[in-house]
Order: sequence, then structure tokens, then C-alpha cells
Amino acid sequence: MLSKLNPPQREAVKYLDGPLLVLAGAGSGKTRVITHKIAYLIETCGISASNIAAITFTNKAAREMQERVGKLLQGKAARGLTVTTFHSLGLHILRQEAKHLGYKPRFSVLDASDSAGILNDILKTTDKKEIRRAQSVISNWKNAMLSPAAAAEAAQDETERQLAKIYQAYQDTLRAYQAMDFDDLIRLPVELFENVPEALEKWSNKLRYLLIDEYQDTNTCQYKLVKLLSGSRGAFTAVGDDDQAIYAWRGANVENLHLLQNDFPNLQVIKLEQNYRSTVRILRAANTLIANNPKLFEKKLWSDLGLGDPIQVMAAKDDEQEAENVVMRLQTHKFQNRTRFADYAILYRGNHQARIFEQQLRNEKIPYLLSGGQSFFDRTEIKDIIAYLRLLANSDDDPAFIRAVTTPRRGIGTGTLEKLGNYAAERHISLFAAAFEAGLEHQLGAKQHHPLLEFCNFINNLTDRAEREPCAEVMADLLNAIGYEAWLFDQEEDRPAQTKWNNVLEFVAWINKKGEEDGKTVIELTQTIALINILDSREDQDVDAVRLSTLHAAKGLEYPHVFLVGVEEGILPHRESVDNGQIEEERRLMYVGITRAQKGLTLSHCHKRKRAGEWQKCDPSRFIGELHQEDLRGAGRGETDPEAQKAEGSARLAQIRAMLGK
DNA sequence: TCTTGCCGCGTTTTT
DNA sequence: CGCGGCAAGA
Repeated sequence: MLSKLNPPQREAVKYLDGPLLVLAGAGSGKTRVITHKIAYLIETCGISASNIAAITFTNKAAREMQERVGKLLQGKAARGLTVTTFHSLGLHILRQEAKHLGYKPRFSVLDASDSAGILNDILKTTDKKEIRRAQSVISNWKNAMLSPAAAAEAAQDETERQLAKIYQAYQDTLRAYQAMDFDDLIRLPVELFENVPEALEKWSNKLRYLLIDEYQDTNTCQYKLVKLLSGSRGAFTAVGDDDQAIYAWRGANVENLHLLQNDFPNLQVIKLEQNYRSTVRILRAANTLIANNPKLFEKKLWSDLGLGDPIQVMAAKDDEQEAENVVMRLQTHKFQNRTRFADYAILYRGNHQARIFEQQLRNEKIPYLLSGGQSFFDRTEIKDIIAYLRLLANSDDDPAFIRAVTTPRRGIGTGTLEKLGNYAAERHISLFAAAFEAGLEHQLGAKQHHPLLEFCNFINNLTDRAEREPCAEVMADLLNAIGYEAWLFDQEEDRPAQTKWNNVLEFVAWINKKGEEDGKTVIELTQTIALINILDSREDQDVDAVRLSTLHAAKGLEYPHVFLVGVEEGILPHRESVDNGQIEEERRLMYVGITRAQKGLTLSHCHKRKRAGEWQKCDPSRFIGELHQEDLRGAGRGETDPEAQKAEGSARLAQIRAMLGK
């Protein structure tokens, strides 16, 4: 098993004398180290799989890792192994320990838009900017383990004091709803472990060896969680690359790499510097670029995969032409090299950039897969259904109640809800509980009260059934009873309604399948839904389609040919980041993009693009100028003008098509 | 109480 | 240009 590893990789796998930090450059086989180490721990060291936890940042990465370990061990002995994200691990712990924190085990998990809604109520404003600001300030406080009281105390000025108050109100509301947000999933386990020694004892005994992937992206909370769990034993391997730290805005702290050295003086550091992914030219571009950033740890990546092709730079006159050119070039390249569509990825800074490429790919009848972007569970139709499930699991979940009771419309409007809300608020009970109180009937009158009571009885009945009966039956009855399909087609044009209904059906099929496989009720499944992205679990890996992805979502992945698009000032680096002096993080983002490529890399930019209906002038990114100019070909070095490039491109494509008889 | 149409506004990145 | 929020009619 160890024979497939190079010397530092092998050393990293075998080192078990204490805490270990593996500084693994892009493409240097860090996942390989983690998976082999898990196998090594189980097979050679006789550690039970159920005592090992590997922590990744995305569900997708977790799933892939699970699969790879499974293959390595040929299925046996991998049973009971924990491979999760920080958030899923936190959720898992909290479901079992909720009572210590004053939560019921069936608490709800809110996503970003739910918590925006709560802030909306607290701030009594609809100003999105303001809500977002409050959201990010609160999130930062949480990630720094600051309580509302501590935040108030540390407040420097009136605005901060105000925000601390809002934070307090926000937390109170969450508690009233028996709900947690994403940050709580990590913050609360830390709080639990700091205050309840038995709980810490239990979990650190269970998770005896930790492996943490993408360590450079951990925030303070996550770091504390690792430290608490591994305790004085320091039984962990952290794998990271400071050059790929791209989540500072989420509270990630590259300094954690240093902290590790302070907190664990016996920390062993191993560097992986051989890259097995990219050609020399691609790697040289990456190295040259990142050399402009200050270094935390010195390392030099190298490759023996040959010099490779020059890096193409494309310029287009506008964003539409950029998409045309990129897609054209992609097709040409595919015809000439007999590659698969799945060998190509188009990477960009922001989700909105995907649209124009989607259009172009559809025009050309090229299959594509969109990763990242809006999660399946964020779609209104899915959130509508999930609101019902959340309410079944947790009747204190007022936001779920409001959404469910009003979708589809059933004669309950703002008037009724306002009275119900006041009644519930006075008595400090949930909306659902208030609906059953006798006192409410007098305030509402039969006309308003009747449909409300009918709804709540329906939910009560369904909850009873959901606790025992199989998912499929409960889901079928739910959809039937609320008449969702008819309502969708009533609301919208046929086409969008059909798409939405198909999504609902896919969601239900997914739930039913999971329920049957794991023998779980729909209530149990609802407990984990907030963190799962159904798109990750859809079996897409083998589909022959071009991949479209944000740079963030592409981290950890690799593609033979990469088109990095919109490489312009204002986009990459993003203007906000430039204004906030976060150019280094943008450079790392570009670095991540470049190092996704195995054989081919194309950088594309355009001179003007349509933004919010207005034309905006664009300059090529400074990052292009920071590369080794000898490794570049094409525009940007002043050799080709966009029009000529386009004409040449389409002529060549036409020629190839004719040749192939298309 | 619910639906329709109109207006105004805004685009980082994700668990 | 496309979405979401709000104000007026059924």
C-alpha cells in the first residue's frame, strides 16, 4: 500500500508520534496522503475505523474521500469511519447533546436566507445591504467565539453597540425557534466541550484520531474544536496549503497554521512539493504569480510532467464574444484532440458569470454541468416543501410555520397571521402552539380561525404518521393534501411550472430513496437536510459534459483543460477586494484556478461587458501581467486583435466540421 | 385575502 | 437584463 507513495508522502502516512502538519502544494497528492493514512491506521495499526474522523470542507470532498478509502480497503473495515465536514460533524454532535445546551434534539437548522429573514424582522428594514452587513458582523463574532454580551462589552462605538444588541435579539429569536444557524453548528459544540467535561470526554474518546483537510481554511471555532477533541494527545494530521487560502471572508484564518506550531511545540511539519497534476508551464505560471504574495512557509512546487503547451490568452470585444470564443475554442480543441467534454472546465469568479456561458453552450448543443451556484435546496419550490418537513420535526420553527401555512395559499393572510403572532408573542409560545389556544378563537373569529385550525390539525396528524410510517407514504400524502402541483401550474406558465414540479419530484424521490436505504423516517432525514446538497450526491461524475464552476467551488478538483474566464480588473481581482486591500486573497484565488489545470490553460478577458444593462469598460487583470510572459500566447501580448481571432477561430471550426461531415 | 403588474434596484466567494 | 418588493384591483 505504501509503495505507491513518494518518500515525504510515506513519511506523512507513517508519522504517528504526535501532531502532524502536512504542507501540501496544489496537486501534490494530499488527498492521497489522507486516504492512505486512514487505511494505514486501520490495517497496519489496528485502529478501529469508528475511532477515526476525517474532516473536509465540502460534502463533495467528503463523499469522494469515503469512496477512495473504500476502494483502498476493498470495502472491508471501512465501516464506522467518519468522513464529514466540520458542519456535519457539529450537527451530529449537537443532535445527541442538545439537552446540555437547552435545545431539543429536533432543533431546526437555518440557512443564510432564513437568518436574513430573522434579521429582517429585527432590523425592521428591507435594505439588503444593511442585512448583509449585520449578517456578516454577527457571523464574524460567532466565528471568533464572542457571545452577544462579550460583543457589547467590546463595542467601540455606537454602531457596534447597536449591532451587538441586534446580535442578542437574533440569538434570542433563534433559541425561541429552537433553531441554529450554520455558525452555531461549530460554535455550540465548542461551547459544549468547554463547559461539559463529560461530553468532551465522550467525544474525544470516540474520535481518537483526526485528519483535517484544507486546514488553511479553518476559522477560530473550527480550530478550537480540533484542539478540544484531540486534547493533550495531539492525535491529528492537518493537511493544508497557505497559498490556497481563499475563505478569509468566512472567518478562515491562515494564521491557524502558525498557531498550530505555538500550541503544539512538538508539531512535526512535512512538505509535499512534487506536483503530479500539471505541466511545467502551468506550474511555472502558478509559482510566478504566487511569488508576489508574502510567504508564510517556504515551498517550491515542481513537476516532471514535461514543459507542456503555452498558456493561451484570449481577448474578446465584449462578454458575449468572450463566451462565443471560449466555446468555439473548446469545440475546436475537442475535435482536434478527440477528448471528451468532461475534460474541460470553465471557471469564473462569480456565479452570475455562468449564465452567458450556459447560453452559448446550449446554442452549440454542448452538454454541461453547473456546480456551485444555487444549491438545489435553495430553490423556492424545494424550500416550500422543506418548510413542511421542518415544521413536522420542530413545531417551534416559526419561519417554517409561516412559509408552510401560506404556501400554497389557503385563506390565511396577513391579518390572521398578525393576530396569531401577537397572541404567541405575548405568551412566549410558538405560532403553532398558539393556534390551539382557546383564547385565540375570540380574537380571530370563526372565519379566520377555522382554516388555521384545520391546517394545524393536518400538521399534527402528519407528524404522528411521519414518526412511524415510511417516507414515501408520508411524502405522497403531504403533496396530495396541499395540492402543490396544481398550485404550481396555477401560478406560473407551463414550462417553468413543469421544471419546478420536476424538481419537487426529484427531491421527493431522493428523500424516499434515502429513507428506504437508511431505514429512516422523514423526520430523521429532515435533521440533516440543511447541510446536504442533493446536486453533490447526484451521480454526475461519469457524465460527459463540460464543467462550469466558480473558482471557490473548483478547489480540490482538477481538469485536463481549464478556461479561466473574466480575468479582468474588477472581477479577478474583484473590485470589492481591491478596495478592501485583499488583493492577496484574490491572487490565491487565481492561483487555485491555474493549478486546477493538468495540460491546457486558457485565460480569457474582454474589453467591455454588460452589467445591469449598462456597458462597462474592462481592463485585463494585473495577474496576467504578473505571469512569465514567455509562457503566454495570444492576445494580451498585443499580437492579435479580438476580431481577427474570432474570424480565424470560426473559420477553423467550420473547416473541422466540414471534415467531420457535420 | 389573493393575484397581477409595475417599478426600482443591483451583482463575490459558501457551509 | 432579471429579479424581488410593493401597490392597486378581483
